[in-house]
Amino acid sequence: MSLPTLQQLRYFVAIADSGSFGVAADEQFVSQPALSAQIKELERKLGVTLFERTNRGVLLTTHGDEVLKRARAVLREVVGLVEATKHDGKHLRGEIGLGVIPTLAPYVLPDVVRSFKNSHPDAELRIFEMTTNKLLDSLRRGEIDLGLLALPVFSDEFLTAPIAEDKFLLAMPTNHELASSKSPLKLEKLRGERVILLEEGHCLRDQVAQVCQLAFSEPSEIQATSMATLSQMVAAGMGVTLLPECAEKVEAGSGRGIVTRRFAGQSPSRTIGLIWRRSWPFAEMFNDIAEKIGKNNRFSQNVSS
Amino acid sequence: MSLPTLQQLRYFVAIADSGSFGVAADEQFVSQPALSAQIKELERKLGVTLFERTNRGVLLTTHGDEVLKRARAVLREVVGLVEATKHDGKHLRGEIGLGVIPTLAPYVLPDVVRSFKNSHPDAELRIFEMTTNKLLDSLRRGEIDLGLLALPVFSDEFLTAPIAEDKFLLAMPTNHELASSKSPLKLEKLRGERVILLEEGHCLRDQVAQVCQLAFSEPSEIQATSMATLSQMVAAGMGVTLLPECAEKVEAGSGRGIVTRRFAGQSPSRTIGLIWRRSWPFAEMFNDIAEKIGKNNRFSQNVSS
DNA sequence: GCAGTGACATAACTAAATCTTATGATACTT
DNA sequence: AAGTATCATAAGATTTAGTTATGTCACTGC
Repeated sequence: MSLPTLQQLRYFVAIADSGSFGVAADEQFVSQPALSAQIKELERKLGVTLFERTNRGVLLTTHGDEVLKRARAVLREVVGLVEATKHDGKHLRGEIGLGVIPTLAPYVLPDVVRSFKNSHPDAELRIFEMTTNKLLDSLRRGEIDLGLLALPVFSDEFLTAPIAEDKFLLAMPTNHELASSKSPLKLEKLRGERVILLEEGHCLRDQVAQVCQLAFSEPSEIQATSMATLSQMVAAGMGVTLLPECAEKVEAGSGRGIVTRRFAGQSPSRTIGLIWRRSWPFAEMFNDIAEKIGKNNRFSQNVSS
Repeated sequence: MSLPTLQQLRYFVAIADSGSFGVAADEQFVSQPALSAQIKELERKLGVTLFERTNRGVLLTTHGDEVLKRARAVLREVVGLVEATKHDGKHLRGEIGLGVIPTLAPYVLPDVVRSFKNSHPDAELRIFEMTTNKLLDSLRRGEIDLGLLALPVFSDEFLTAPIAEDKFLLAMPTNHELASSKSPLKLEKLRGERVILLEEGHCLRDQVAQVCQLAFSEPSEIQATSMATLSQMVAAGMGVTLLPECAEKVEAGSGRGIVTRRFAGQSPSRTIGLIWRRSWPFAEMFNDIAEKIGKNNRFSQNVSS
């Protein structure tokens, strides 16, 4: 009746961590007024002001500081409770939150879900699509339990297991000069090509940009907000791009106006993998999942971690 | 998104403690289906069955056992958080839940609230009326912070402070044979009188019953569900009762068909007092409150603890 | 053995809490 | 001094939680 809600504590911690209502709202997938209201309510219940609001964000008050410590403790306990019950040592059960990055979700999810349901029939997958940064935050907060993303991730809060190497292919419009041959392409041939990238925030953008730098190709001014738009831009002749192999069937299928060509030798690629909180007991369970997904997957290649 | 809510944990603990959805629903002031739904949701999220439902109530499963321990830990943390912020060492602030027993609430609340607001202007009182047992449960769970009831309470989870002695008066219809005189009455005169009691669950019932036993008066078959009904029954000539002095003005005011008479010598009485969780820091704060209320009260008498 | 009782589940509906969009206020920035 | 970023407020929509009424099932007691 008079206790704060867990959600209020979650919101409070998110705001305290980010120093901003707006950023926290984004992380929590709600609007900023929703946070304003909940924090106001929390402050009313406790009778203290938790944040000092400025026009550059917020600062914790002395009380806020104390409450933050305790709120973290509460949330830790709750995550612990959930972690202790959502598995039996070998299999997951109950509601399992899976976060997937947007450049992977549309292409590998069907296979992943099938494989997952197969080995964990008592679990109920709940899938969220978000960029790597948000995914790690959500994971940290216990809002999701598992992430599917591009490795490596440098943080000792988490453990990871590689699933597969996802090679990059050159994707170009049908009438492109490099489209005539099907043979493996030397990376240097990229030089001078205008490569369209995804917008900021996608890890794939950074990976592709890095390859481009190696090959002295110039990234295009234009940015795409999703892989789907990106491939349509390529088809429209606005430039070329590096397409992950897992997306090839969907984005460069016949009749889409796009031709792909593999790279010769050590092809550029990204490593797809699973990630979970280190605090989760029974890491083998996840290694198992990663292995099974790798085996069951049509885009599966040899893993070279 | 995927965490249980505090309410679900509260409900779960309440059911586990009472061994019954129905009883817990009562304690939590919600209907039984509300609990069924929330527990079902909690079980779904966790993927485990928490209770073994029988037709004589419920038993905890192995998982339930584990979750119970952790849920208690979570709730303890939350209560700790709230306790740490809802005062500044000298004064209360924020939302303060006050539980009051029904035989006290209508008569002393105005004075108590005024006195309380006076000494704790930053606190926002939220008042709940409930019988002693429920009050203690609510207090234990941190749903309220303070209780106003009849002492003594035997439990070392709590601390108490007496406020005032509330003498019992004999209340009878105007035409009763004992109504002719106003002088103090010997307790023995009660012998043979038919005394109407409140229904089960009110501590006042037990206190009055005990006095009756001493005086060899016979409790009536009839039970009243509240003091208001009780005094109307008395006025209607269905019997007499022992009325707490604090209720005299309201229930036996002029024109209500009821006459009261004090008892001679050591009058039977109840001790009105405050109660709070022992874990609350700064007990002096509450002793202060008790003292101030005692002083400010029109029903105030000497306290004899 | 069969109505009666007590306990939890289910269903349909209602009430309340929460969130969203749109807009306002305020203090820096340029 | 206009522009921008940040949080607050308001009105309306949505979602969640709760209520009452009823169902199911296993014991209880004649």
